Amino acid sequence: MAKNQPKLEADLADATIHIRDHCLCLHAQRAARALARRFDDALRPHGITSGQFSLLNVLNRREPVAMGPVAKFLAMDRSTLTANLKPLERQGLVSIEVDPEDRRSRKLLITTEGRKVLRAAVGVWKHEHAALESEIGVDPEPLRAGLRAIA
Amino acid sequence: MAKNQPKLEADLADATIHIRDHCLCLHAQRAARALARRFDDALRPHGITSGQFSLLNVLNRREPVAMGPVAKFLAMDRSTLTANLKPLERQGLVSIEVDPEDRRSRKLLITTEGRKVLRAAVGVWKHEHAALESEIGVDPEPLRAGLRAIA
DNA sequence: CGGATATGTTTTGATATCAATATAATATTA
DNA sequence: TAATATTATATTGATATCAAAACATATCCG
Repeated sequence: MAKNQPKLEADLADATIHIRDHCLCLHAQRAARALARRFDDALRPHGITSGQFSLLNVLNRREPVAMGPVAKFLAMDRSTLTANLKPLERQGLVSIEVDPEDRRSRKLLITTEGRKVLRAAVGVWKHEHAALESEIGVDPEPLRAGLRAIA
Repeated sequence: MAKNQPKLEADLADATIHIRDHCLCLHAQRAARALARRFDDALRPHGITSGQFSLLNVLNRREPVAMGPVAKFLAMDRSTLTANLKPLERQGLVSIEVDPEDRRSRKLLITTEGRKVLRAAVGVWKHEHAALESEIGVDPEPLRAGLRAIA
């Protein structure tokens, strides 16, 4: 009985080492944090974060979009999208309007000012993303494919 | 002059479509969110989140570790680690002690109770991670390699 | 020894994230 | 048409995330 505990501990130690090395959830969180920090830094001069850049980018369409599809595309909870829109609306980069066709729904639009910020930020993205791809030293395509398969 | 604006708009539209499809930061955030939700769900019966699981897992060592190396391993800001330890400490799963060798430093330790929760959670992880790898339908190795190269 | 510098952690304030719940409006159906 | 169900978003409360600044302790060097 008392002899059993050390064996369980050793098994657990083996498992945790395996998990540290192989857990895709852990590896994805680490990469996501590192990339967010990197692009946050690069975009800081333009007053937006990496997440806000992605959101502005998605909203840059001819026709306004509702929240549901945007949240789904970003693989994000709808309530998170609600929260994320607030600073952008406050800065005047997006506008949120009740859909007259269905008054439960909101139409999301990038503003002229938002497009101006986005245009400048795209320049930063191009530079930074090219640097990233060259730095990682692996073919980015299978990586993108894997990430797409997960989300 | 007036003719210039439509061209800029069209160029921006092309760029934003390219970014939606290719941005590794965006793809990583989406995958990270989807995986966190999935493992949060699976681990909920054990009272911990996916991030807390990863942290407990890292702390499951014979010798206590300082915060710096843990934050670095998790690719996370030190202040984020400080915040993440609080709920775990409150639940009695980890303990934080001043390092007598260097009183600026803290030693992090998983408790017996923490190890008990971890042991149960590892079972969930094995089941869920195997399901994930079979679902994504791509070789997980290049994906892991890419994520490792980023973080 | 003692001031300047470096290192390790915490605090603060802003944004991000989710689940659960609430609110509002549309759609269905009895 | 009225009650019920469904859909779309917002609110609340907890955790997560980071940068900047504050704090505490240690080290360096004059």
